[in-house]
Amino acid sequence: MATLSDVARRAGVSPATASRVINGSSKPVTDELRERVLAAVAELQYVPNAHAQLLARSHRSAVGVIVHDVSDPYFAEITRGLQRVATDQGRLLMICNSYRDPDRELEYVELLRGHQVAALILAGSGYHDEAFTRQLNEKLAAYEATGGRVAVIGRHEHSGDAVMPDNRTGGYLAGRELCGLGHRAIGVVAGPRILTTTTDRLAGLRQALTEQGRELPERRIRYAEFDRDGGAEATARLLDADPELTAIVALNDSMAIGALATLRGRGLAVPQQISVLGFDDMPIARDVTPALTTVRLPLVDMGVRAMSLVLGVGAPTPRVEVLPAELVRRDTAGPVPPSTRAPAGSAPRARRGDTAS
Amino acid sequence: MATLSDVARRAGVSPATASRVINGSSKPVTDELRERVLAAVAELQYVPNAHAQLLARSHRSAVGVIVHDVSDPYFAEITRGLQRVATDQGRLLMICNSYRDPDRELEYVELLRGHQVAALILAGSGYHDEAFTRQLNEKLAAYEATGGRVAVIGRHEHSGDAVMPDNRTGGYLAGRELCGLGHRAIGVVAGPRILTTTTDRLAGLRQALTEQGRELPERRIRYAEFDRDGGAEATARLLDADPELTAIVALNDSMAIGALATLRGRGLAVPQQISVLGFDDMPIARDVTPALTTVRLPLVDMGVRAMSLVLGVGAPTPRVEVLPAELVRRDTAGPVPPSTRAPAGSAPRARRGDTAS
DNA sequence: TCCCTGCGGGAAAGGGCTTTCTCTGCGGTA
DNA sequence: TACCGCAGAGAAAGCCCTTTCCCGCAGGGA
Repeated sequence: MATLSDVARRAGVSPATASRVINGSSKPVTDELRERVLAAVAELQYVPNAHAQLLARSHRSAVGVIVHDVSDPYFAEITRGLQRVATDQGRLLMICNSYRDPDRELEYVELLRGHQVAALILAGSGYHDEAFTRQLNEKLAAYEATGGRVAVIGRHEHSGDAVMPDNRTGGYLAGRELCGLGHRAIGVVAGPRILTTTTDRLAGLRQALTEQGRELPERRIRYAEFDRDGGAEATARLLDADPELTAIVALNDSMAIGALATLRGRGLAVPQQISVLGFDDMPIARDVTPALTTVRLPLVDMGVRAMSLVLGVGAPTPRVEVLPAELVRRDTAGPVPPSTRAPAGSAPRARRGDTAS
Repeated sequence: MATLSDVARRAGVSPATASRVINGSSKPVTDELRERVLAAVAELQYVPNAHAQLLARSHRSAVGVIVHDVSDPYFAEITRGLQRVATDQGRLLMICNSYRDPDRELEYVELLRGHQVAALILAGSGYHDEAFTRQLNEKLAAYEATGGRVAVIGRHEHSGDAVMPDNRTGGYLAGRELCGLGHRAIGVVAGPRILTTTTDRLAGLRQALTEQGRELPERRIRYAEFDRDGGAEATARLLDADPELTAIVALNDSMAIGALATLRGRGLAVPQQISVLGFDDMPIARDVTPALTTVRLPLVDMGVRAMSLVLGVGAPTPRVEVLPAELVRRDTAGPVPPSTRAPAGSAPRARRGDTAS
C-alpha cells in the first residue's frame, strides 16, 4: 500500500504538505504544490490508512451500535432511523449483532470502545438478570467516564439517555381491544421471559384484562424465541393445551406471522374463529393475509431520537424519551365468535370494524 | 482513556511486558508480573486502542462487505452466510449499504481499503454502465495489487472470484412453469433495467417463452424499484395497460408481495384469476397468503461460498461458482383460467383495500 | 572456574498519519 | 538600510501499540 510519504516523495514535498492538501487543511498551500500532490495521489491510487488517521487525530467520529439482529425487521427499522441521522452528521456507524447473547453484548461494548467510537447505542430489550445488568452498567459507566456518550433504546437498566417505546401501554391497548371485541379466552405467544420487553408488554396486557374483570393465567402464556418459528411453535402448544382460545396476542409481529401459519395449518379461520394481534407493526404486517392488526411502535423514529440524543443535535432534549404505542386495526382481530366453540361446519362470516372500541 | 503505558506504570512493568500479558504472547512472563498486569487492567478498565493495534500489527484481519441494503431480506440472507464463515474464522465484518448508488459503492471501496480490510466482498447486482464498471474495476484492481482479496456475488463485471446465482436459468424456470400452466398473456414486474440482475432474469424468461412459441413484448414489462412498493406500483400500471393478463412474474419476492397487494386491492383472486411468480424465495415468501410460488436462490450458501473463496478456506475452489436456481411451487401459480376474460358480473368478493399506487 | 545457554524482562524502533513548532525568504515600514 | 511580520513549507513530536533486539542473570557442562 502506498503511504503518505510515498506520495510526498513523488510530489517532491514534505509529508506535512501532502497531508494538508489531502485533508483540505486550513493552512494555505500554493497551487503548484497542491497540483503535484493531487497528481501523485492519483498515480499511486493512494488511500489514507484510516487507522493511522484515527490514531493521529484526537477527535472520535464513528458511532457504535449494538442490536440483537439487524436483519430482524424490528431492528432494521430502528437502524434506518439511526443511519439517517448519522449520515446527516457525517458519522460512520459500526453495527454489531449480539443475537440476544448477553456475553456477546458485553464483548461488543469493549470492542467498540476499543475502536474509539464517539458514542454507543444499545437497542433491544434489557434482561432480567441482575449480574449482567450490573456488569453492563459498569462497562458503560467506564466508557462514559472517558467522554463517551451512551444511549439505550428500549432498555431500562441504564441510567443515562434512553429512548423507550411504551411497551406497557402497547400491551394495554392490545388487551383493551380484545376485551372490547368480547374475548375472554385469550392466549399469549410471548418472547423469552428473561427479556424486559416481554414482561413489560405482558404487564400492560394483564392490566387491561384485570381492569375488565378478566384474567391472564400463566397457563395461557407460552414463551418462545422472538421470531417466526418461535411464534408458530408456541401457538401450537397453546392450542393443544387450550382449544377454546378465541384470541391470541403475539408479543411481536414475527411471532404473529408464525401464529398465523400455525392457525392456517390447522384450518382455523382468522379472524372468524380466532383473532390474532401482533406487536411492532413491522412493514410486512400489512402484507400478510389477513393483514395483521397490531400495536405500532415508531421504530424509525426511535432510531432518529436515540442518535440525536447521543450526537446532541437539536435542542437539549430530555434524557429519557418515551415514545407512544398505537393500535393499528387491520384484519386479524374480530369479535368473539357467537359460540366460543365454533361449529365446525359453518364458520360465521364476521368482518372486522363492526364493533367500536 | 487509559493507555497501555498507564497499565504498565501501575503494574510496575514495561509496556512490552504489559502488552505480552494482555495479548497472551508466546513469550513467557512470570506469574507474579502477569497477576500485577491483569490487576492493573481491571482497575483501570483498560481496553486496547484498536486502531493502534491494527497499525502496529502487520496482518489485516477484518473483511469489508458492500451490499445494497442489509435490511433487504435478500441481502440479509446472504449476509447471514457471510457472517457464519467470518465468525468461524474469527474475522470481523464491516458491512456497508450502498443503497444501489454506484457512487456510494465506489466510495465504500475506498473507505474499506482505508480501513485495511483483508478482503472485500461486493454483493448485489451489477450495473449496465460502462464508465462505472471500468472505474470500479480499476479500484478493485488497485486494491488487489496491494494484496487484498476480492469476491463479488451476482455481478459479472469483475474478473476475479465470483459467486453467481443462476439468474438466467431462474428466469427460464419461471417462464417454463407458466407456459406449462397454459399462460400466454404474461406480464413482468421488473427491477431497474440498469441492473444486470433484472436483465439476466428477463433474458431467461424470454428464452423460455420463445421456445414455446410465445413472446414477451416490452409493453408487458414494467420497470420499477426492486422493492414492495415498486412491485405494487408496477403491477398497477401493468394491469391498467393490459387487463387480459393471466400471470405476472415479479423479478424478486419483495416486488411479488407488492404485486399481491395490488391484486388483492383490485379484487383479483390469486391464483384463480391471475397467477403470480416471485424470485429469490426469501423467508417471508412462505408466509404470505397464498404462499408465494417462486424461484429459489441459495442465498445463505452464496454468502458462505463467497466468504470461503475470499478467505481461502477449504480446498482451492474454482474462482467462479455458479449456484443453481430452483423452482419452488407454492400457491400463487395455477392453471390459466378457462376464460381469459373474467366475467364482469360476478366480481369476486372485494377485499379491504391496501391501495397500491 | 569459565563459558555457554536459555529465560525473563526492558529499550526502542517502527506503523502511517496529523499538527505544532520552527525556519526561510519576501514585502513593507520606519 | 535595517527591521518586522507574515506567508508558505518542512522538521519533528506525538498518537498507542507490537515486536524485534538486546541485556542481565542463573544454571549446567567442560
